[in-house]
Amino acid sequence: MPKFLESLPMLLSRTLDGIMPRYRSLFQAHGLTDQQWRVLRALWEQKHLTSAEISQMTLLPAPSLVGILDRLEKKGLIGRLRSVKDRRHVHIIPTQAGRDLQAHMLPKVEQIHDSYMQRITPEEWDELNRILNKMAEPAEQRSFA
Amino acid sequence: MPKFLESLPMLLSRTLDGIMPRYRSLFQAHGLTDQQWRVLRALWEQKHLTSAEISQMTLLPAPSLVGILDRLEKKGLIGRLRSVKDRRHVHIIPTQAGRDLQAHMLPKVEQIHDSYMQRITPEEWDELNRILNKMAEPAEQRSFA
DNA sequence: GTAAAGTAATTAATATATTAATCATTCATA
DNA sequence: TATGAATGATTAATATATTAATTACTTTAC
Repeated sequence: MPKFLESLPMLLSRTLDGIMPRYRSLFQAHGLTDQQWRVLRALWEQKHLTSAEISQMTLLPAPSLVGILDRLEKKGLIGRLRSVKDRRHVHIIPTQAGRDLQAHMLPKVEQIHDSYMQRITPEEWDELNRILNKMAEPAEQRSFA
Repeated sequence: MPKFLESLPMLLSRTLDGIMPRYRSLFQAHGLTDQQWRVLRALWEQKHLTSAEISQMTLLPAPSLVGILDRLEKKGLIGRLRSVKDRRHVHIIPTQAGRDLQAHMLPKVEQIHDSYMQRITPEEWDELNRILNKMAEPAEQRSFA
């Protein structure tokens, strides 16, 4: 077992590869990709978000988002609305069909998530978050113990 | 802060997004993508690996690997060798240039990795591995406590 | 008020991911 | 030993990632 497989990037990639298929088969059953679901999910509690806000929340790069939004729009799940106050901004709004799909899928997505949470204790979940956040933290902002 | 951002997939994606840029700027300085480096890295201790073996080690999907290997070959960093014993297999072999690049880059890659390891204790690293491996474990093979 | 600097979304070009299908080769078995 | 199942690499079609450039619009400084 070479050290390569034990590196931080490989550990994280392996974990993602391990958990995503269960989510993905649900998404596929509703004709969505991972990324398309992420956008719908981000719009869950919101009336509207700008493209930039969605990009920041979902971690989807802005150029990718253009196509993702195109396809969600074509499916009738979202609408684009050019802002009147600042015509550079585009507000993304879920349609009724989009909201219906969210409402239908969210419980199932949470069910999958819960099934993963049951594999560990709440304390382990906190630990996981604490450790990974230390890793992702930008170097400059890190405290020097 | 919506719950969405606190989900397991988003936690992992956020962490990867946080750590990869430092690696990536090194890769870019040598004209490589993340995936191309992964392949070279996998070949580090090996004389040769088949395409399928590389796919399994690196988690790179076999169809993607075809193009990645094409480009590494074009750069003169690897060679393809059809197996004589079983002509379905293709052995991937690093060229001398490939080995030189590996030797040059590996210390720098390890340096970045070490800098991340210094953010946590060895015990936290073990914890992280233990917890994430429980997540990635296939459902069938899981023990029932 | 206008030119320069800045910003949000998009386009362009190339690389990779995902799923299904194909192609060549090998294996298994009647 | 011919034939169908299995296997490894590849191709095909579509979706996304990455970086740089562009476009439309706003703001700032003069």
